[in-house]
Amino acid sequence: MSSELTEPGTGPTGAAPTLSEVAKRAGVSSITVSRVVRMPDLVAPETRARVEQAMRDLGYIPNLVAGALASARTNSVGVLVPTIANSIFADTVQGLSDKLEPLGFSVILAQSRYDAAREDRMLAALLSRRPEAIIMVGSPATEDGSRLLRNARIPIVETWDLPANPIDAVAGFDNYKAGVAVAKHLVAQGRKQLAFIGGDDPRGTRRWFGFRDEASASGLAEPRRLILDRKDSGSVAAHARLPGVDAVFAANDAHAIGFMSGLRKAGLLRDGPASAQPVAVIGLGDLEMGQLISPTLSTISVHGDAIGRTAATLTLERGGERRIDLGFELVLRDSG
Amino acid sequence: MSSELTEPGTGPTGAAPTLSEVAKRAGVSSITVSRVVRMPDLVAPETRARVEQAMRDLGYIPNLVAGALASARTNSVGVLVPTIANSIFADTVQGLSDKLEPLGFSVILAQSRYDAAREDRMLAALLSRRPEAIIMVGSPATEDGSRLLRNARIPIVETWDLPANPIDAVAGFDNYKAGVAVAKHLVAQGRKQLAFIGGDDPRGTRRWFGFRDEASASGLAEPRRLILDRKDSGSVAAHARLPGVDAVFAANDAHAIGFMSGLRKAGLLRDGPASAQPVAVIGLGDLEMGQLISPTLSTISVHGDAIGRTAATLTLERGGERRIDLGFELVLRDSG
DNA sequence: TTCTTTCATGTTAGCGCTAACATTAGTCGA
DNA sequence: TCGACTAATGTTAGCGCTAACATGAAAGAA
Repeated sequence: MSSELTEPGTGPTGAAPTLSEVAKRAGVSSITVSRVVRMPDLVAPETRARVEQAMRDLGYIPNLVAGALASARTNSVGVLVPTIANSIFADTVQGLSDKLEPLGFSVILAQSRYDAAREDRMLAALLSRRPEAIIMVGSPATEDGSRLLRNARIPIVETWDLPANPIDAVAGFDNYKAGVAVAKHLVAQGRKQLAFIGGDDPRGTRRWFGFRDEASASGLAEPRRLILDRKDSGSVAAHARLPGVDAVFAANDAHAIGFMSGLRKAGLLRDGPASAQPVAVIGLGDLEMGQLISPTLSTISVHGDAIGRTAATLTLERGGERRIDLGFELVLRDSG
Repeated sequence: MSSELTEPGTGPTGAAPTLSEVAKRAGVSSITVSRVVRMPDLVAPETRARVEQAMRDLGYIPNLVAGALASARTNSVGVLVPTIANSIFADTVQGLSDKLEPLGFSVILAQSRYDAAREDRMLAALLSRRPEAIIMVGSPATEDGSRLLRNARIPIVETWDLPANPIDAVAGFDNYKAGVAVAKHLVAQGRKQLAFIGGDDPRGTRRWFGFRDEASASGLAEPRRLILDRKDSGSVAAHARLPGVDAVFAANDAHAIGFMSGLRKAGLLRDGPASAQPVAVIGLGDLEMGQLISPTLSTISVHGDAIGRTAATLTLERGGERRIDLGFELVLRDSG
């Protein structure tokens, strides 16, 4: 034996080296190599050193695919989000990764693009990789998807909402109450003509219901609801379609900022405090950006990363409380 | 004692059903079931129907872990990004997923958090899952990481930059030239005191070099460089640390908008066109938000999703051009 | 008819690893 | 002194699936 690099059968020559090749080189059985990788304390120091040297010599990288099949543990978690680009769900993915990766779990990421059929497909695709848990934003859109998850017999965490009949665990907040809180605030501010802009996904719709119900309960006319296409920063033009409105709840901050941009063009934005705004605007999400624009954006603050970290925890512990309400906070700044 | 396994037609009783259980129920051999799953055309229609019924009855979900071990194909791609939250890399992940998921590939996501040691660990973790390719933002920070990838013998795509000696394939743009373009523009506008704000990651640094070199070549004093912590929207306070500066290039739009927010507080922001701005600001990334604020943000536009889709393509095709420059575009609006 | 081809299905032998159970020395208390 | 234990390592038998080859029946081709 000579140098550490590029030996026959080593380096970038042929196929990746296997456990038993390392074992042969170190003069031990393969199970010993396996132990060095997974439970080094069980191996005598000298043997361990020999094996570690052999692994280095060969550039051995354990094959977790084989390990997973043999041990029935994949050390992976499936994550399903509607979309990751330009969305607050990225915070949730970040949060759960930060918790899971140091523990040796890998994140398998899939996107549904708010499409029920694709969601079902991605769910099946995820399950076929035998993850040890699934974390998803919201709940399955179809009964099929729901059954798939129920039958999977692994922890399932639904996030960003508090479904009445969760499959297993939940980490989210009450979207209905968020809508109520915004309406309450706007009513207290003396606003009369409310409107809601946002998508028609389940969570947005729940916000709308809370918003509408509270407005009606306060004796106001039923608010208008403008359903925007995702990625429709056409929220810029939304104002034109909402004549007479003096307060708007946008289902997310991006829409809120887009709407404010439309207001600015119409000369309906002041640099002063909320009371000076002809049209109050409240967002949801508390993007950092909201504090940087003028007027600063009032919003429902939600901790996307905390949702992710909590979901990760629920994934790891089977016992304990399985329904965690992380709440939200109405953060009042200058826009409304 | 007796059969502890899933009763025919029963719900989720025991362990997940296997290929051979489906085969038994359909009265065929397991390879036939395997064919129904993977190459249905090779199976006679009646047999296929019988097998499909059995799969439905048992709620069979193929085990891709076992399949991957047997076929030496995992149908997965490892993706390494510095961070996914609140970043334009999410666009890239979205782009590559959109291309890869319909083809049956899963995305295994890992984050380095701009930490070289963590990057190496995540690279090893990814490789141990035997992905069929790796797509990463930037290049490995260490020689170890680089060697790991070189020895992996799978397509490696480095993105968001155009490294001189790529490991394999590249999909990105020239960060140096982006800095040059911004400096050129500011000089042409008659700006004299330039400054650069941003992080000190490799790509940001390359932008800085281009910016600095071009400014010097134009006879200006060497620009100031302010290195900000990530997530430091302290860019708001950056202006105080840059007295006398009349033009700023921010390494990303978020910093640019934060900086503008600081300018606003200092009364140095006008609603008029670039020529009216006491301090010009140019960002990079072209976040949608940049068009919504006032003044609208001038920026270097980069197509993060196109980078992702291109990287996915490079992953699938081994032949052809392996170095794709997706370029950038200086988009001039009102901020500078 | 007899040979060849095609189609549909089956048999066999692993993929690279680990669980579960040996096995072999060495240690130790009474 | 001896069984009882511990520490270190090994043996065996798969995990659930697929590649590669084998088989048998039906349908032409000659």
